[in-house]
Amino acid sequence: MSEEPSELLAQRRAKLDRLRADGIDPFPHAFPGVVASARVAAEHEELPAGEETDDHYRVAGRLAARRGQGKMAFLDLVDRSGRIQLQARADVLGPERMERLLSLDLGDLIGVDGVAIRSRRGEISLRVDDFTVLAKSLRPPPDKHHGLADVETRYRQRELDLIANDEARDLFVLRAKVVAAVRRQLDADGFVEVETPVLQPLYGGALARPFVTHHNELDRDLYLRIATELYLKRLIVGGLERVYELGKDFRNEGVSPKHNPEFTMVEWYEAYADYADAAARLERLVAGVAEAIGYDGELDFSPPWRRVTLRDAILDATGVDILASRDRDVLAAAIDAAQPALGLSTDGRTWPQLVDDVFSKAVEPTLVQPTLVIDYPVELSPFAKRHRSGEEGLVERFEAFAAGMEIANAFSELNDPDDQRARFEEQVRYAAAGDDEAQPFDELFLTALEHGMPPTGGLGMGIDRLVMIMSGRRSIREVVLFPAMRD
RNA sequence: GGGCCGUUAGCUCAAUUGGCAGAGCAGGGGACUCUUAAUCCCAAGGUUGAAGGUUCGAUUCCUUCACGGCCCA
Repeated sequence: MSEEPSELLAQRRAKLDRLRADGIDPFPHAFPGVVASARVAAEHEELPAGEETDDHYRVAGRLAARRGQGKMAFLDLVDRSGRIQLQARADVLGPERMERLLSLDLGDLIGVDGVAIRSRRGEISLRVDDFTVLAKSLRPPPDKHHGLADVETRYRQRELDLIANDEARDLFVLRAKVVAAVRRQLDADGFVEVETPVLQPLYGGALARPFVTHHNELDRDLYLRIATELYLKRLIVGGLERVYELGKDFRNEGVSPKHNPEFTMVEWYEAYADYADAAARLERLVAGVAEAIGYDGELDFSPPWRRVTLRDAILDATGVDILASRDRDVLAAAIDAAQPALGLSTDGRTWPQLVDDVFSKAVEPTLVQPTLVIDYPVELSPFAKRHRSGEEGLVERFEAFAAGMEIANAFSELNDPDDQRARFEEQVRYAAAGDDEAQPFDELFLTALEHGMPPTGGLGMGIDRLVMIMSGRRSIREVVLFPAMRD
């Protein structure tokens, strides 16, 4: 951003110098007593056009537009709550301060003392009695009317997006409300919020490739966590009974409209519960979030959500019965025969990968309304407990989908340490066969399980995707303030 | 990794078959006491993403690269 138009910059610099020459601090330290500009309108809904009041307000924000240059002018001030029109009158301010106010640049931050009026054309405004320069802007802001449209600039310089586009401000306020609503409900349900290591000697709890970093003093590599699962379950072993963590996970994979290498996840674990309890809690939680933010879109989050087994979902969509094809080659042949139109390449894919492929391609995009897909094959689920039905090779697990996207993943948590050891050993075999997303063997976690973990229901939910769904955005980059970009 | 599309003034966008690179807003000068994409007059603003190539002449055609978007794997 160094090659700016020197003329535009020089003019703003000149105005900065002029302020200083006139003894005005262009960067004062504070401006106490500011109220949200939206309050002015909210408190004068009944004020007739053309009327003035004696109601004084102090507001502050960024100068966004200016109309008129003579003895009366109108300016727009933008703060977080919205936009308010300022009326500047030479007979109120005097010629000198009038000239100074009108010579400010769009983008300058100012504070204003004024009284509420409604203009003759009917807009609630503040008549400026006094104003203060709060920070001089030395660069031109985006277009006052078109805003900032360039996607790349919006992501790389989010501050400009927030300055220019009020939808961007609204979106990230909405995101904060989503996060707060999640915390509020889990807190109310008796969960303890905890913080576990981001830097981990061994990563785990999901099937993904990690970022690796290095601790100089300890002279050892550490991994950025891909999930919080294993640490949280050790806290369940420790007797905290209901725990959750909401924070960033990191996965070393490609970026896409649905993937950012760092993303926000909430995971919770509840002792003496199972995956059905997790499902009920998820339904209530998401419905509560939707209510808290005033969601009024196409999706119906009210419980209970539709439930379908993974087997039936795939069977209905493709005619392939994955549980009748537990052999890798048999399943590959069934997929090739049943769905040439899918264009799936089955070469070199393992059985669990094939199941995942066919589901992702044929089923997932169709899951628009909130849906719980239940009862997964054990091969896909190294931390889920075997199904109580006794059905061979099934675990108690569900994934939640909405808007064609996975938003949550939950199990009846595996607490039999011997079974868990066998699952780790299976993952090691997958890794040896070339699966670089396989789960590494975690002896310390096994030791914790050997001390005894109560039956536990656990769930992880992607916060970014939840915000996408709640806001109707189709790209994760829209809901992450500073998404990952190439240099 | 592959395919397609895009990159022009600070911002939003034009530019005919390959023929002097334009407008609005913003910025500068001026007029204006109810405007709200204010209006009016004047002047200014460009390494057309980068590097090569074809051509008398390239924003336009070709090649490579960078960044972004969408789709696919």
